Amino acid sequence: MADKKATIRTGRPRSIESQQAILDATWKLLKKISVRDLSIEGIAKEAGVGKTTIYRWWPSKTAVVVDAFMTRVITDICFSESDNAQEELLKQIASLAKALSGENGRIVAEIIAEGQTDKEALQDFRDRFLFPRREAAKQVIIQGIKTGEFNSNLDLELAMDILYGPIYYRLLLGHLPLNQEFSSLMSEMALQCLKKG
Amino acid sequence: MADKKATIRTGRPRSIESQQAILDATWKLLKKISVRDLSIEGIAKEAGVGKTTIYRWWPSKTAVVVDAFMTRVITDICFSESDNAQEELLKQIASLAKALSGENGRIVAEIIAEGQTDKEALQDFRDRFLFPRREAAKQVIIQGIKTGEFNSNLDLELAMDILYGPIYYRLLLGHLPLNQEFSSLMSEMALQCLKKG
Amino acid sequence: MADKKATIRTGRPRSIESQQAILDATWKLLKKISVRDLSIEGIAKEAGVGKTTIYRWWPSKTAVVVDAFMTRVITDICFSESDNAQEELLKQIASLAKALSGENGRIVAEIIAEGQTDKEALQDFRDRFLFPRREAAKQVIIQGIKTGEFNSNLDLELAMDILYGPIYYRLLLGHLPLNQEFSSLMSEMALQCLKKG
Amino acid sequence: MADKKATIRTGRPRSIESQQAILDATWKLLKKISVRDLSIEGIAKEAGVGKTTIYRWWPSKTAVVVDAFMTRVITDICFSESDNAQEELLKQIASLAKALSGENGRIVAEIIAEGQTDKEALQDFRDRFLFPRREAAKQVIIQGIKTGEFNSNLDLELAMDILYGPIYYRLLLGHLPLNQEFSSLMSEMALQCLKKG
DNA sequence: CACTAAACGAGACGGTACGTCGAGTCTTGGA
DNA sequence: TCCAAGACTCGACGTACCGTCTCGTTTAGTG
Repeated sequence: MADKKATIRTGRPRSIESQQAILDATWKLLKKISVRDLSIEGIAKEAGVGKTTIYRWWPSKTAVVVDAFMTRVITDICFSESDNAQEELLKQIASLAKALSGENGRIVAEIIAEGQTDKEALQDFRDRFLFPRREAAKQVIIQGIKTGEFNSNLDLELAMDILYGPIYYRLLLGHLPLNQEFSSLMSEMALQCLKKG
Repeated sequence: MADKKATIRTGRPRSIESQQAILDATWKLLKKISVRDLSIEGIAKEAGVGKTTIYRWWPSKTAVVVDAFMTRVITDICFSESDNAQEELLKQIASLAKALSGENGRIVAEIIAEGQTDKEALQDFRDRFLFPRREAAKQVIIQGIKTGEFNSNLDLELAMDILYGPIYYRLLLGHLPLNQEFSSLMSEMALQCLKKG
Repeated sequence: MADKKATIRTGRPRSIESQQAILDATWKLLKKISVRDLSIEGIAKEAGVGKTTIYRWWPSKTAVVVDAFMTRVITDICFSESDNAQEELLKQIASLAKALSGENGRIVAEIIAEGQTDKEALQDFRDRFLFPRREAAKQVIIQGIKTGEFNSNLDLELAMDILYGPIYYRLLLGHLPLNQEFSSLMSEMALQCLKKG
Repeated sequence: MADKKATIRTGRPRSIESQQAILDATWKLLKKISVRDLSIEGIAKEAGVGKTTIYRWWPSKTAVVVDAFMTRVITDICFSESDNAQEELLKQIASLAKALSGENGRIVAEIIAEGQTDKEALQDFRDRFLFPRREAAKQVIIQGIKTGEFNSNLDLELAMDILYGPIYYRLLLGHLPLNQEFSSLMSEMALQCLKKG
C-alpha cells in the first residue's frame, strides 16, 4: 500500500511530510471517531493536505486506515523462545486478545466491517495483520507436533480458525466481552483439540 | 423492531401494505447491492413509499435490513430429536454454515459490519438470529452433559464461542472459504474440546 | 427562469425565502466580485442555502445572475410620451448608456461574456433585457416613420443594430469610455441614417 | 506577448519548438472546444510540454489564445488602393464581417468574453486586432474627407464605433445572424452618417 | 572542455469548486 | 394520525484545474 511503481520516476518526488501528516491525522481522528464517520475530506483537512494527494496514493479511505493502523500500532507478534508449544500458543492468543481489546480492537472491528464492501482493503489487512499471526502460530504448532505435544495429522488452517475464530467472533458480534479471562479460558479449552488423543 | 407503541392510538392506522412493500423492496434490492450501498431513499423509491414512513417505523437502514432478513429468510434452527448430542451439534453447525454461505452469508456479514457503527441494530440481530441458535445449542450440550458425552464442568458460553466462532471468522475475514468441508471438519475437531477428558 | 412546471404539484412547495435569499446573496456578491469568480458554492453559503436548492431551480450560475440582475435592477425603459420620435430615441439611448455605465454595466458585460459559453443564459438575457428595449425603440421609429421624420423603407432590425451596437461595442471592447458624452454624440450621429434622405 | 526581456541572457535559450507546439496545440484544441473549456493543463498535454513552460512565457490562458489566434489566422486588413473612400470602407467592413463569421468569429467572441475578467488579454487583443483595423479605416475616412465625400468635422472614433459596433454587437449578443447580407446593408446604412449633408 | 545557469518535461503539492448523492427534517394535500 | 411527494440544509463524494514547487535532464554561452 502507499507505494505504486518501481519504474524510473521523473517529476517532483513524493512528499514524505504529507504522507506522514496523512497517517498521523488519520490516527488522531480514529481515536475520536469511527472509521465509518471518518472522511477523506476530514483527513485532508486535519493533515493540511489536498484531497488529491490522498487519492493519489491510497485507493480508499479504508486503505489509509489500515496503513495508519499498521504503522502506528506496535504490532509485534509475541515470540518468546519457549520449548513448550502449548504455553507459546497461549501467550500468542493472549497477546492478540489484549491487542484487540480497547481502542485498537474497535478500530480493527471497524476495519473488518469496512472490508465487507472494500475487498481490496480487507485483503491488505489480512496480508499485513492476520496472516503474519497465523503464520507464527503455525510454526509453533509444527514445533508442537515435532515434540509430540500435538496430534500429527492436524489441519493447520483449521487449527488456526479454532484458536483465533472465537476472539474475532466476540470482537465483531459483541455478545460477550473480549477480556483476558475469556482469552485464557478459551485458549486453554481450544487447545484440547490439538492435543494427541 | 418495526413496532413501537402499545398505547391506544387514534388517527389513521399504520399501513400494512407500506410495511410489506418496504421489506419486499429492501429484500429485492439486497440481492443486487450491498447493505452499504442500500439507501433509505432507494428503498422508499423502490417501495413507492415516502421516506418519512420508513423513518417513522425503523430507527435506521440496518434495522430495516435486519427486519427484512429475519422475515424473508427461512431461519429455522435444526432441531432433529436425536438422542446423540454430538451428532445433533454437528447438524446444527452444518446448518448454520450452509445458511451463511452464498447470498445470505454476504448479507449477514454486511449486517454485522453495519452493526459496528449501529449497536442497536447489532443488538437486534443478536437477539433475533444469534442468541436463538446459541440457546438451542446450549440445550443440546446440557443434554450431552446429562448423558455423559460431554464434560460436566463445561462453560457453555465458551463452548458456543469455540463452536460458532470459526464460522463467523471465515465469514467476516474471508481468508478461506466457508464451505461444507470446512464446517464438518471444523465442528468435528472443535467438539473434541467438549468431550470428557 | 426559476420556474419550471405548470403541472399539478404535490409535496412540499418551493420555499420563497430560499429563492429570495439566493437572489439577494447573488446580488450582494456581484457587487464585490465578477460573475466569473462567483460560484454556486459561494452563493449557497452566503444565502444559507443548500447547493442542490440552486441546482434544482436554475440551470447554471449565469442563469441565477441574470435572474438577480433583472429583479434587482430597476430596468424601466424610458417611455416619455413625446411626439418627437428623434428626441424620444435619444432619450432611450441615453437611458441605456447610463444604465450600462458603472457597476451594472460591468455586470451586463460579464453576463454577455458568460453567455458565450452558456447560450441558454444569453437567450434568457436577450429575452428579458435586450428585446424589450429593441421593441420599445422600434415602436418609436415606426411612429417616426408615420410622422415623416424617418425614412419609410427602413429596416428596423438594422436600425436597432446601428443605434445600440456602438454602446455594447464600447461596453465589451473597452477601447473607449462609455459615458454620457459618447452616447449623446453617437446617438445624434447615428440618427442621421434614419432620417429621410 | 510571448517575449519578455531584452537583457543579456545566459543559460539555455528559449525553445522555439515548445513555443510553436504550444500555439499549435492551442489552435488545434480551439477548433474543438471553447476558450472557456480550454485549460493550461490541456494545452500542455496536447503540446507535450510542461505547464511551467507555458506559465513562463504567457501571463494567462487567454494570452496564449490571443497569440495563437493572431499567428494562425490570416488577418490581413483589406487595403485595395481605391480612390473611392466609401467603397473602400464597405470593403473593409465586409472583410471584417466575413472574418468574424464561422469558427473564427466564435473564437473572437470567446476572447472578448474572457477579456471581461482578463483586462490584460483584452488590451492585447485590442492592440493587435482591433486598433489596426480602426486605424486603417480612419485613414480611409481622412482620405474621404479630403476628397469631400465625408463631412469634414467628423469625430473619427465615433465613426469607427458606428461602423464596427453593430458587427460586434451581433457577434456577441447573437440576436441575429452576422452574415454578408447584414454587413453590406448595415455598412451602407451606417455610411450615411459620414456623408456630407 | 568543463562550468554555469536558465529552460525544459514531468508530475506532486495545497487548494477551490464542480455537480451529484444521500442523510434526516419539514411541509404540503389527500385518505 | 398516516401517507406520498417532494423541497429543504447539510456534508461528503471523486474529479478537474489552478498556479506553485521540486526533481533530473538538456543546451547554449563563458571562462
